[in-house]
Amino acid sequence: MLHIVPDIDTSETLTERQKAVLDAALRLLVEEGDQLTMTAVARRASCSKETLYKWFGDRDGLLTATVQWQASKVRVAPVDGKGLDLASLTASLERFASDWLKVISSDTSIALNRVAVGHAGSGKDNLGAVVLENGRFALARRLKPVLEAGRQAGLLDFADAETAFRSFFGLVARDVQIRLLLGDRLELTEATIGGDAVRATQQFLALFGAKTGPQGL
Amino acid sequence: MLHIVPDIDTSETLTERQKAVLDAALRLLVEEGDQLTMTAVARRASCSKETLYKWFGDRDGLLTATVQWQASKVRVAPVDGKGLDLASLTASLERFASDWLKVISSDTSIALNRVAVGHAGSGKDNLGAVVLENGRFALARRLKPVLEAGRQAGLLDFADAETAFRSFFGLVARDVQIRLLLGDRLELTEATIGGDAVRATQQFLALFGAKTGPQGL
DNA sequence: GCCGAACCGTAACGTACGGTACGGCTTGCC
DNA sequence: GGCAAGCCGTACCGTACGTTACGGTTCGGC
Repeated sequence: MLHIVPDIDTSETLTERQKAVLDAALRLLVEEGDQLTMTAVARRASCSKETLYKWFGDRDGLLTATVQWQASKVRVAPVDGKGLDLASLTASLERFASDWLKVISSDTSIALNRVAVGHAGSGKDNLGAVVLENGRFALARRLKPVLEAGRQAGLLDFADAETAFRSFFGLVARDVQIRLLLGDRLELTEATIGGDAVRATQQFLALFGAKTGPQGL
Repeated sequence: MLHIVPDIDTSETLTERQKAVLDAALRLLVEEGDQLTMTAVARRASCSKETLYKWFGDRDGLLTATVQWQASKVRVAPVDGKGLDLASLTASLERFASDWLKVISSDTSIALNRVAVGHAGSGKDNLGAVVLENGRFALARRLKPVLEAGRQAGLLDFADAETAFRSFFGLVARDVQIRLLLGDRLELTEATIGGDAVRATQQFLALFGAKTGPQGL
């Protein structure tokens, strides 16, 4: 189990120039995979290697900063659980599903997950933890209040929000992420994602929708 | 899309000595992650680097051979779809779910997927394709006949076996694989896996079980 | 205008590792 | 026994890359 909540405000302590350097590193990571070399980053960012080392310590520090920098950018506005009816709950779930599919199928996410997976093998740093915390666990934190609200409103029926969330996660992601990480060319168009989001939501509601009407009346 | 069926019979063309060398490489891969160096493999296997290069060409060749060697070992006996009733279908699905969870949570699978994911980034070889082909796609090939048989017997109701399979896959795996690959310490005991297999199977049947009795009577 | 800090560009250093070469040992064949 | 093939162990080579060092330039403060 890892439930570390890393510094959220890394974006605060970075100068504009540093952000620009990290953006360059990010682009390079997406383009070239893990062969990201310090020289390449320096050249791409038009900065000196000396500066990279001064700012980020070493290569792993740069990688970590890059991942956290990206993580700080993808934070999505949470959905409010007020005035919940079946239609709005459905819409929220579809929105979450759609957003999540877009995230995990993006070039950036794939590149970041690849490098994090690679580093998790040689447990030098906790890149994997950072990615997990800002990906799967962040999603759970945002979605669970919605699920709880759905239960309060008598629309959903489950014993444990975590378990319900994991089933939703599975129904949405299915084999998409592992296939993409392993290099499968999976074309996820806007339409495909929309359809999958609707399907996953319907399946989730079929499994966890309250059998009775609202409030068990 | 990748639907390459690589040589199945790699195990045939390998001498016992070569299998022993690949086993050594496999153990090293599990223990040390991707820093698997040629020198380390040679030392562990008590063979010379010259021999490694003669047999496997280069480092990527060794890696590919190792992955294929492992893949050739995990091939599981397919379930026959004869005399299918709800009980035996349920048992088959639970068996598939349990087997799959055991596979993806094994040290070997995690190590192999990590190196394959890493290599998929720098698309030099098709390790990712090999892993996918012997993992997720092999599972689909073995499970789909069962699903089709279930449909023929009037126990299941779905339009597309591929879609049904992917939902089953999602319900079984959920977030397990990505969490493990990213280094999350997820304790999957025998009991946990068994419970998850039952749960996933029940959920799948709830979604795809035929509403009417057998044969639509 | 002067000074120091920060930073750019580049050169240099050290090492790890993929790949190659070679001497010596075993083994099977004549 | 002689010989060739296959293989082990080790030394060696070349390169890529992380890391450090340094001269030159810009810029804010005085």
